[in-house]
Amino acid sequence: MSSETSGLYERIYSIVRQIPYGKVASYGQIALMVEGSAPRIVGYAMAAVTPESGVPWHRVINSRGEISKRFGGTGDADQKALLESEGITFNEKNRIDMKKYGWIAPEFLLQSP
DNA sequence: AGATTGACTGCAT
DNA sequence: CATGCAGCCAATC
Repeated sequence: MSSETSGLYERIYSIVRQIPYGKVASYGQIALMVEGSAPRIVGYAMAAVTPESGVPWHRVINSRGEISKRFGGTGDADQKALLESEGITFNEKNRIDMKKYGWIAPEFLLQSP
């Protein structure tokens, strides 16, 4: 990673940090809040995130309300455990009820270029 | 500089 | 509701 980012990652992390406890947001939702980004970029930013950044990446899931599986990783299991520890429940299909836990971002959080 | 990939999404089948 | 295809943009090879 370059010595200095274009700020895109920081913006994404900033949004993810706004997700309150017990709520979840989708990659596309975040991508819509960050101008100049795309669902792929959000996913890439989450892959590059580190525990030290203090970003609750486990609260970021795909539009289906399910945890995305990554390359040969077992992180998906940890993510599920973290979400359950926050009071979020999964249904039989291992999916989250977005109607109940879906995070609605306030307007003032939206970026206006 | 061009091609490939990736923790995705939405619509069509 | 599951599967397939196209669109999306940055990072990596």
